[in-house]
Parts: sequence; C-alpha cells; structure tokens
Amino acid sequence: MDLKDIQQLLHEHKFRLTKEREAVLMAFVDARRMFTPAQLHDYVKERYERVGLTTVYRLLEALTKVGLATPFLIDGEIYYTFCPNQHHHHFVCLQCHQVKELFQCNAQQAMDVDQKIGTVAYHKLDFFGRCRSCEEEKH
Amino acid sequence: MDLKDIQQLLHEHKFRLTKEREAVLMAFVDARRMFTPAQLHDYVKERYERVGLTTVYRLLEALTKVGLATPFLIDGEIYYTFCPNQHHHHFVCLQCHQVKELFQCNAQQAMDVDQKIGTVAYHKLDFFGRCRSCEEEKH
DNA sequence: ACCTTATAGAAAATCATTTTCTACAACGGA
DNA sequence: TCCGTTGTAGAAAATGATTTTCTATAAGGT
Ligand SMILES: [Zn+2]
Ligand SMILES: [Zn+2]
Ligand SMILES: [Zn+2]
Ligand SMILES: [Zn+2]
Repeated sequence: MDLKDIQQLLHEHKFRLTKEREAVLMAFVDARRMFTPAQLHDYVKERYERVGLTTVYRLLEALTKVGLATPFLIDGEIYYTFCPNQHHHHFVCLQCHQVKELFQCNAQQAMDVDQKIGTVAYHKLDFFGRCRSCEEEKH
Repeated sequence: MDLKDIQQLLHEHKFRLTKEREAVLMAFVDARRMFTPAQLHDYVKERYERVGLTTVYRLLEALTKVGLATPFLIDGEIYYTFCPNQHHHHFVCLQCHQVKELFQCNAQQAMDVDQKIGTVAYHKLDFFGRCRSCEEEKH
C-alpha cells in the first residue's frame, strides 16, 4: 500500500490528494501511531508544513470513509490510526442497537500478541452486524 | 450481577446509588442495548421517571469507571452498553500511542457468532497495552 | 440526631467538530 | 495547453455535545 494506491483509492471516492493532504498523509502514515485530530495537526505542523486544522479533519474523514483509517475510543478520546489492512465481544446490532454478550474468547491469541508485541493489558473482540430478530423483521 | 452487587461496586468507588441513578440504571440494565447519553435520557424519561441529563452523563461515567459499562464508537457516535462481564487487531500502546498491525484473526469465532446470534458484518479484535519499547524505556 | 461528603438539577461555560464562504487548485475534456 | 467543472484550503462563525459551576438536598457514617 503505497502513495499511488492511496491516491487511487481516494480518487475512486472522488477525493483529491492535494499537496496539503499529502503532507498530512505522509506524517500520518509514517508515524505508525494514533492521533486525535488536534494531535495530528500539531504533529504535521512541526515536521512538515503548516496546514489548517479543518484539512486534518477532512482527510481523517476521507480516509475513514475509504477504509484507510480506524478510529479508537480510548478514555473518551477518539484516536485515528492509519490502517491499510481492512478487517476488523459483544455482538452489536447496528439496526436495533441491541447488545448481546458473547462469552467465547480466544485467550491464546492474546498470549501470542503478548509475547510478540508487548504486554497486553486487555483486548477487545467485538462483532457488529444485524441480530436475528432484525433480520426476520424486514426482508 | 444484581442490583446489590452493582451498588457495592459503585460504593467501593465512593459512588452513591441514589433513586435517580437507580432509575437510570434499571432502564439501562433492562434494555440490553446501547445508548448515547441523550438516547438513554429519553428512554428513562419515557419509561421510568424524569431525571436530569447531567445525571445520565454522571452515571455512565461512573459505570464506565467501575467497569460496568462499555463505550462503542460507531459512525462517530459514542454508545454505551451495560456490561457486567468485564473483558473485553491492532496492538495499541497506551503509552506512546504506537499501533502495530496484527494479522492473526480467529475467523472461526466470527462464524460461530454468525450462526448463533445474527449476521456478522464485521468484527473488531483489538489489543491494548504497552509496547516492548515502552516497557524497556521505563521500569 | 449530627456531621461530612456526594449528588441532583438547572444554567452557564467550554471546546471539539461542523458548517459556511471565497479564492484557488486539481481534473477531464477539447 | 486552455477552459469549464468540481473539489479543496483555510479562516471564521456556528453548532451542539459534554463539562463545569453552584446551591439545595440527600446519603452514609458516627
Ligand atoms: Zn476476548
Ligand atoms: Zn437488531
Ligand atoms: Zn509504547
Ligand atoms: Zn480478526
């Protein structure tokens, strides 16, 4: 996933990759970390060039829409991270908002991550979709 | 996990379970779905008694702090669900904010959920903790 | 009962995010 | 390359969710 691919993907959604957006994008991709919009704005301002905060918001929105950014909710703050590999315990029904608890959990994988990457304090495994009753309801 | 347990858990954190909070809590627990604060406020107002929106915010904050509520970020909105069972592909370092992609995924479990609960459009499996370099850095 | 501490609720304040608006830049076609 | 069309940059204003402030009140411990 290089700059050309990103540009094309954005282009398919009628987003243009301007020099300002490219500056933000480069910072965002290279950093390999998550930012709040304001944090990313500061980060770009320091290392690349001065761009408007609105531009940062719009790029993050665009990237999220095309599946290249993922937002994380941590301690009430929304952080974004560049995330070229789309995919991603609860079952949350996106239609009726119902939540069911699912008690299965692959703890082994958590241990794998723990050994390979760092120390895992906790992990999240959530499923989003449509519950059975919503499915039956409509079609 | 009944009302007494919840009350005790709140109590351990010096939160009091007043009649207003109890009304919100009952609605929240019984609904088995997720709400934005405003949605929960409306919901309680209809079915139980009139309480202040501030009270709803404070209860959600308290429940989240003691681990009884989980926030979901969906389409830019923050939804809360009552979640008595604590636990819950990215590895996110909570200290330096670094994000590493982890390509392992237990797709089998997604299929299990798909069969038992509803249709899974996508799921999220995220790991949060401290990355190796942050660990080495401090202690 | 009395004292200490937390809460309810309304109202005001805050501040992240969105919208608006104008000049300008990117794209596609001629 | 030139031009018309469409999306964008950025500042400024608006929005609106969330937080803070403040006073009376209620909960909990002694
Ligand atoms: Zn799990
Ligand atoms: Zn449903
Ligand atoms: Zn780290
Ligand atoms: Zn997965």
